[in-house]
Amino acid sequence: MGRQPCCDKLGVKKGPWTAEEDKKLINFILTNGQCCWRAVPKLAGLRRCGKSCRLRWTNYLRPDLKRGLLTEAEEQLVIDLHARLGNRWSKIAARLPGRTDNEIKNHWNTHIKKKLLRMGIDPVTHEPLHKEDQLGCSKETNSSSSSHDHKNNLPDHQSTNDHSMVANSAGSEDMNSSSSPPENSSSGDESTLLDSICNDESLMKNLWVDETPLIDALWSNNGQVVADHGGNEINIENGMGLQTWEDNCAWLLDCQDFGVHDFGMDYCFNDVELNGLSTLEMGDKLSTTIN
DNA sequence: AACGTACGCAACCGCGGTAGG
DNA sequence: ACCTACCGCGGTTGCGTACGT
Repeated sequence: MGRQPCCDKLGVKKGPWTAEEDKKLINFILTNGQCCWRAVPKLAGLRRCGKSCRLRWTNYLRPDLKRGLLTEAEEQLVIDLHARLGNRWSKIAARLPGRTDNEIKNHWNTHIKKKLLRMGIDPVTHEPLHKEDQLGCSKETNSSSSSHDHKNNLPDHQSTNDHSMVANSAGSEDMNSSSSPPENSSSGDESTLLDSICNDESLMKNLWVDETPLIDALWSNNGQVVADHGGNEINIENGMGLQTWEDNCAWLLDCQDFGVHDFGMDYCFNDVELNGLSTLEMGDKLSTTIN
């Protein structure tokens, strides 16, 4: 009954990926596209489980990924989206082209959280910390704390100079929920929050109509869109003027350290390098190559 | 220079929803 | 209808490295 197990846990390698493994996985995906992750390890000659392969590809190897720190604009967008969506990292990531949920989650936990705390803003509720203190209902601000508790022990009273309310300035004042995120709210009034959010037509439209126009609108200005193997759209350049393919190509050049030309990526990217990394040309090139 | 601590990030774990058999 | 694997997601862990003493 049921399906075959995805992998026989025995003999499955764990831990950091080697360049050789990356090479195999990239080669396989570029050749065959993303299909059945269960079959990928076997077909690609990897001693990994499909889950691990998917993770490695989506979080690290995908050519449409941006590398490096989030820009100010991206960070602001993350804060705004987190105020609306809570810890729905995949939803947030869907609105930041070239960023993964894991990357955003990590950046949130290591940078943005602290930044907000320093500004006197509760990263969970996106409300001023002192407000909660006054109400005597101060929640554990680290309620969603990671295992690295020592990382989150910034003093709550720190720096109240900037009370510009990042989240609110990013447009959450049109939420009659007082910008409490729907997730991770330990106050127990989640249903009320949800109701208020659901009653906000414009917000709901923004949030749930496909992959909302929040970013799409930004992209649509200059955005070049091509299709990936699965027919999904990849944005070559977004409207925020953020780097994309130039950086990716730089990164991909680094791949040559382990022989990118050996496993077939050159057919995909070399022309672009030679053509001065024109993003428009890259879009054309990719769309034809991939299709 | 050596050591201890803090930090950042890649990867793993476990759960819930979905779908194949 | 039920069982079980697959998939995707959010939470957590652990390693490598930067930084401070």
